[in-house]
Amino acid sequence: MYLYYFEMTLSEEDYIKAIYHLSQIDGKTVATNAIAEQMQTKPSSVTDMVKKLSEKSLVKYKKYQGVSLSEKGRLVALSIIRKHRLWEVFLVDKLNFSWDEVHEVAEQLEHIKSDALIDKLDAHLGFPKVDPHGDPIPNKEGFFTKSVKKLISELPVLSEGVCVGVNDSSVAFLKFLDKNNIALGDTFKILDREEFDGSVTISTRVGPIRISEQIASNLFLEIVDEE
Amino acid sequence: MYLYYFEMTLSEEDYIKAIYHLSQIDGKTVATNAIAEQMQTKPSSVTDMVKKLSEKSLVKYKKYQGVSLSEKGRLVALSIIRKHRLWEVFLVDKLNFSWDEVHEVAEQLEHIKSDALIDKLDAHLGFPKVDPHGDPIPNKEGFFTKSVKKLISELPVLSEGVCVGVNDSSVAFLKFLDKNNIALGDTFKILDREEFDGSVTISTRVGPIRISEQIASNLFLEIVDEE
DNA sequence: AAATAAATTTAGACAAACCTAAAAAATTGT
DNA sequence: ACAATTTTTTAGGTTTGTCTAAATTTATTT
Repeated sequence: MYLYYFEMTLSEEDYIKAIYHLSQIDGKTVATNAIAEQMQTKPSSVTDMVKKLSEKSLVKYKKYQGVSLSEKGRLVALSIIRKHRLWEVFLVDKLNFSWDEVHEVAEQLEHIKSDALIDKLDAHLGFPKVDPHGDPIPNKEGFFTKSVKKLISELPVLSEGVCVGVNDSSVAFLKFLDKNNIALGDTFKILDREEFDGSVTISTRVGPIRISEQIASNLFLEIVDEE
Repeated sequence: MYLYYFEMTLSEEDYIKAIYHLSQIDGKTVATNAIAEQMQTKPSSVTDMVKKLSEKSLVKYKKYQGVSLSEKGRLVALSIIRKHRLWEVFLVDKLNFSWDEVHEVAEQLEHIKSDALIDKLDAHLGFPKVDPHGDPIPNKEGFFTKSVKKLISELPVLSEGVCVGVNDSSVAFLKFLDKNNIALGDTFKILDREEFDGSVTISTRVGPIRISEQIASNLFLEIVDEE
């Protein structure tokens, strides 16, 4: 991801990131109104900024036709996302934040400008491939392994993935997980599914265990498929 | 250091910090021109900002009479300095930056707003008392141990302190230090000084050694005196 | 104690990023 | 197809932090 050798304001970076995320939802161009909502601002402000980004060749824009990122803009977006997700790993792994507390702070840290910092942070964290929410971390060149986050109940037998989240964060559920040696970050393989009641056998650190359909539909696995 | 419950812009924080540092140099009020030079801006811009800070009760200001920080402003300054220095420790201790590379990045990181972040960073670093340059880190309440950085050649016998810097960073000198088991971060005590040639005996990890006046005048110790 | 020099402030402007209100283009419903 | 609705853009204004140039105050010299 070739570092962008031109100055970008905080606001410009936020717009680029918003446009990237919105264009992931459905591949088409992104609507002015959609950006305005995402950015908590007014459509007229979006038009102003989009013109500016267009002049810098970061987006492709034709009046009334919506916006999309240029290749340059896409790389900028991925570089910001890389920083955001690396900082999230840092906050969770090193500073003991829980994975649902880190977003806001990472939103600030992602704007820190220093390539050396990000390289060293990446190394310090052991070159992680996904953030604490299971989202993939682009590498320096902007490549990342596509991955999908799915409930165990939705996955076929023999799928394998890292446990990255829960649907139900009640104390009772979390206690159940703890008792059964299931923790975020563990790798599980789906060994068998009982068609009768939807219960599933998965491998864990302490050997295979059987979980009910109810449990399986509350646990997210992160499935990485190399591209 | 009670977190300031009012919004501060990046620029306001930079001015407060600049005024703090300048008022450390000589205790009087700080001149507009001095701030302008420090901030790389024009005196007229300083006047504007100082008026704004005065309205927020962060500085005491009378036209043509210079500025000084209010107690509130002093606490804001110390909170920024605390953040700056903690990040510097992080960069050196955890990310293996060398102590002369960290300032710029820390200038950015010091503006990240999250009390939880700083508390956890402080804990993660083991509650350091000084930064990699030997400058003291204020605690949450804005207290810090006053400390002075002095050359070994300037210190009386029986002084004790942490080695925090060198005057001469030539390869030859750094090799000499390495060979003699002297490293940044080590604690030394001055055991004796030879009046004849100014050579000094200091305690090291591997026992007492004798160093010449030339060496003694190139090594900074950080002397902490509790207040 | 003037005259000169230096420091500081005021006045008026500008760019960035936002706003409101009105106009223009695109989309939708019948 | 065309009227109504929605989306988007334009026009003009605001705030923050900066600037230049001119005016004012303070400091220094002689």
